[in-house]
Amino acid sequence: MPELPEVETIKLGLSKLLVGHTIKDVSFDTSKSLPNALEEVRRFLIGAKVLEVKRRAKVLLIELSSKYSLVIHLKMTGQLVFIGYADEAKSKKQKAKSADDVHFGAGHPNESLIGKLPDKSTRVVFELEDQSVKGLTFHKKAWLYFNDQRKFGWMRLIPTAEVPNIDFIKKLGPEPLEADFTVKDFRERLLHRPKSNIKAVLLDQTVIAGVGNIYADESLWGAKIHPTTLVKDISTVKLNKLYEELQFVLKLSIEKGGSTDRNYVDAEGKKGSYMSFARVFRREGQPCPRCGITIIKTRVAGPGTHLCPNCQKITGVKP
DNA sequence: CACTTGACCTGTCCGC
DNA sequence: TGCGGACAGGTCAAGT
Repeated sequence: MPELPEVETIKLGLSKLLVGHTIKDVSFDTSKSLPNALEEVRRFLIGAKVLEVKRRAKVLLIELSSKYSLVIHLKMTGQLVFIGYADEAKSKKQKAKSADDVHFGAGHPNESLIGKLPDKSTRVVFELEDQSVKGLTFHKKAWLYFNDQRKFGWMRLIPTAEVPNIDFIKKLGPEPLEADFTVKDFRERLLHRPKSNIKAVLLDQTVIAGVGNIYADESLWGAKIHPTTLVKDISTVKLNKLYEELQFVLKLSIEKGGSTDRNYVDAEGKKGSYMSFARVFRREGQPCPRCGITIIKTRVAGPGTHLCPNCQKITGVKP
């Protein structure tokens, strides 16, 4: 499930790979995947050049020369995978492979498959061309796949100037890794919801943007806070610690290319390695790396929640 | 207001 | 081996 570090990793990848490409064509499985009118897609998507790739919370923003942006939420199982060829020779070599070898990260099948789906989870295929390299007798071709097994993800073509006014974007809280987001801001935002449990508040995108189940559990373990503790019952010292721990796990995960819990991959189709650094997430039954007591899994605010029952004690009042 | 539940989907895993 | 059900959890809407 792509959270802030996973979406950031994809953003970094697409910034290198995708920017500068022109979108030559697009195909999608159902209108649900790209619900804009076809007329709009033809005018503002096809023929447009990718200028920049940005991230806000768990949302990717691909800014186009048509002054439209592709706004993409990957939700639980979404992937954005870029496949490109460095030159024509390599392209020919790849084409020689049998169709059975075709899968993400292993090169694109061949042009004749464009418009068909290279994977049953593929919802949208972008056909790309890089015309920026002068003096070549051919243009570099590439493809961008939007895959989404569970179809919860979405993609919209929206005028770039309108993006900040999208309801979902407008309601988002601050970015936890922005330089101007201080520990004081963090405490104040959390304390807007004094009677809620801390895990639910961390997951609330209108309080802090970008945190999901993995990094909520990991940061609460780091700060030794039980996930059901009410925000008003957490001491300032512990809230300060939580701020540090949240930034620590988010930054560490970006460094490790994100967490591949199930099917997350980056823009090149590669898995992230944060899961091997995780202290509690998906480690129920294993010893806590701090005290050795067995980590348990329970349910808080909906999702599965992992914690150390020894390090993260339930407290009713501020210590 | 705080919280829970259900809906949206499909692939995987577990117990029988 | 097959089969039903639980589970994965981001977000929104509706209900308690």
